[in-house]
Amino acid sequence: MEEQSHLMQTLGGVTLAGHPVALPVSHDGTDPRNKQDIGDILHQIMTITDQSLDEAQAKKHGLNCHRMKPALFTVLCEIKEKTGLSIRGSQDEDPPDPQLMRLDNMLLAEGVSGPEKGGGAAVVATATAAVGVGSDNSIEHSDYRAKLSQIRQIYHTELEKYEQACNEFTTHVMNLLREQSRTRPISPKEIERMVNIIHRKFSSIQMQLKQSTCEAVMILRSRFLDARRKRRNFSKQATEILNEYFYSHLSNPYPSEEAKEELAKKCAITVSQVSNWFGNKRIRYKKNIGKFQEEANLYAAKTAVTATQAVAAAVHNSQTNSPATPSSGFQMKDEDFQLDAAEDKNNLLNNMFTGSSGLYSLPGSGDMFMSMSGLNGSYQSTQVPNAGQTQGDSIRHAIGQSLGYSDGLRGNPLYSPHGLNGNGGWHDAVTPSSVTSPIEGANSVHSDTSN
DNA sequence: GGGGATGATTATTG
DNA sequence: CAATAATCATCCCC
Repeated sequence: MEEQSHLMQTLGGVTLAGHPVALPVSHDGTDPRNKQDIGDILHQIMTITDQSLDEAQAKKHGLNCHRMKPALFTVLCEIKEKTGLSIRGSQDEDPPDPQLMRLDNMLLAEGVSGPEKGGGAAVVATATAAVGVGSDNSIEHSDYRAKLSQIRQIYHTELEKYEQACNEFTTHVMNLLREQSRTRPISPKEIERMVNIIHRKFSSIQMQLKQSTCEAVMILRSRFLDARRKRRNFSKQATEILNEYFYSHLSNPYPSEEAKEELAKKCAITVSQVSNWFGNKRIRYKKNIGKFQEEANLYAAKTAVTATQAVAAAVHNSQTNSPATPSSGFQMKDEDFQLDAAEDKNNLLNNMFTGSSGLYSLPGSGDMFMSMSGLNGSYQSTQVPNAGQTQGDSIRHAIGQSLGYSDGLRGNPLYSPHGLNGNGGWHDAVTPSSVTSPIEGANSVHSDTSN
């Protein structure tokens, strides 16, 4: 007991921070050999953490068996107890990091973290909603999906790796500490604290992972989804098709949903792009009709030609190969048809630009035009694989319905903006849907073109 | 590079 | 909700 208190005294002046312990030479008559012993063992205890594992392992046994060890150990425990306060001070419960929370939320929202399938689907859904189209650009979406799932996979793999490493390391450290606690005073609380430190370190690494994952997702998003912001002009053919429809429906340039879908398909753009286009076109046309007059004339001519072609072809078909299948008569290969068309085109263009009115009581059928546009050779249909069938169907459809569209042209020299009312609006014109179902007499096709 | 053309977005309206 | 009007952002030609 006396020895212990003496030790306490001695140790009291010795830092526990692992400095080599320089025991003061005693002058009070205690056995110097004893002191040497204590100095040795103390030194060993204090430096045990500085040694390599093997080294420590080797010395541990000897240390544990040392006759002074239990006494020293108790002393160290007591000292430790006293310094415990300072440790407790730093033992604060860390509040949830707002940055981390933000990252977590974002990853969850992007479908990177969270449930496997549900997450992915959610992303696609939001992406779809953001673009504002249905399955139109499914190619882009699948690409986006693939890339996202790649990111997701990397993220999860890395996260798992980190977690595993963290657990392994924690277990290792805990074992080590427990083991060492036999040699040097380590309280369970300290172990816990150490575990916390380790977890914090690892979670900061995880945060880096989350951050870089977020960045990757952001880049991906900007590349794929926000690519829509990047304006790219439609192809010439698409613009042509849209313009042709527009000018052939100038009296009421409001394509129905079906018409939009068809136009979208023909132009290889989305329905909303068609809507945008018509929205822009209407407003810009209305704003500056003069500027568009030339364009209008051009498309009027085209439309007239194609309409005439349709009629000519129809007539031709009925005369020459009436018993044949209806569509076969409209094939581009038909040379007679092509000749007829060329002739009509010349006549039409001549008459048109000499301003002879009355000529344009032609059926300016939009649908007919659209059908024929795929036939007149200017569009070597690149995007309609089953053009043959489509054409045949459309033509039958067009011929059956052509009359209904003639209102936009009748009695007007070229395409004047007669469809606009006094207020500059189109809305007084025939409603779009009513235009598509007007059966007033099929023979008018012939009578109209007979001029 | 400037400026018009053009596709997309946004606010507003009915 | 679709259409309009204004505006933005980019393309593209000179």
